[in-house]
Amino acid sequence: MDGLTINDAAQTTGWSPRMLRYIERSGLVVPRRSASGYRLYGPEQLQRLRTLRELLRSFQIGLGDVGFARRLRREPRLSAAVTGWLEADAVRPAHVAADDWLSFEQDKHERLLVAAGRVNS
Amino acid sequence: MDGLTINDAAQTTGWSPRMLRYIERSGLVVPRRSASGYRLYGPEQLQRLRTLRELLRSFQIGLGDVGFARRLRREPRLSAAVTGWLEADAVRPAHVAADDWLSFEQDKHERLLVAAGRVNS
DNA sequence: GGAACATTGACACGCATGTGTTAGGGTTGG
DNA sequence: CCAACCCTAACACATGCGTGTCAATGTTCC
Repeated sequence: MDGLTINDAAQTTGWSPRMLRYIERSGLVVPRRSASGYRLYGPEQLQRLRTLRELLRSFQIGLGDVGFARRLRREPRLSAAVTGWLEADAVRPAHVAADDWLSFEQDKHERLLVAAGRVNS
Repeated sequence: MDGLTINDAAQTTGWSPRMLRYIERSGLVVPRRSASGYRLYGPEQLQRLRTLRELLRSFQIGLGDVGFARRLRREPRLSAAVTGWLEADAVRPAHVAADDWLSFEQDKHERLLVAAGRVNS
């Protein structure tokens, strides 16, 4: 009963029907289905779609970026590995001698990848 | 003096010289330059390049993803906006009545976007 | 000074993303 | 029952990413 069908949802959110299906396939906004398989968008989802539009526009990012951000929140090991890699940019700790820097870095990276539990060869 | 030139760096890191230039342009690993403009890769950078390779491979992500993760750490407003959007997926707080859920969500989104300080129309 | 390397810039190609459109076939509602 | 909607699948096209390669030119070093 309640829930807009795809064309109406498109109308009120500014997306095209085509894009609503695409966004659904990307997993970002997945509407429920009617008995006969029609997509039904509830009010929260309409709001989410509008906000998503604004998000992408105002930060010039893509759906893939939002998807990746979601992966980061859901996969702590991914998050830890990426964060660790990025932090290797940080300033060298004062208590680490210059000659030890490399092995320090190497160890840190190894710890991170091990912590990330890579199963691959 | 110390620092490998691009071909040697490529050799020991598993990247191609082409990709090292590409990675530099993406801002992820930027070597210093010799007086005459040659790229010089230091030990930390070589290590970072190896680790980057491992990172991309073991999590099936791309350079763009790592770049986006970096943006997330550097742009708190982006981070807040994305996080906020993703959290709208979370379970509805028990103290918020169902009828208020939409306006709650809407307010939250507005607060987040305002906090994100979008200058755009 | 010449072989072996570096630089930037460009052409190119395959694959993924974002988006429209069309085709063939169900569903709904007056 | 028929117009107006929905569904999936597919063709199509622009753009961007990852990557190789080639051209024109400068640098290093024996």
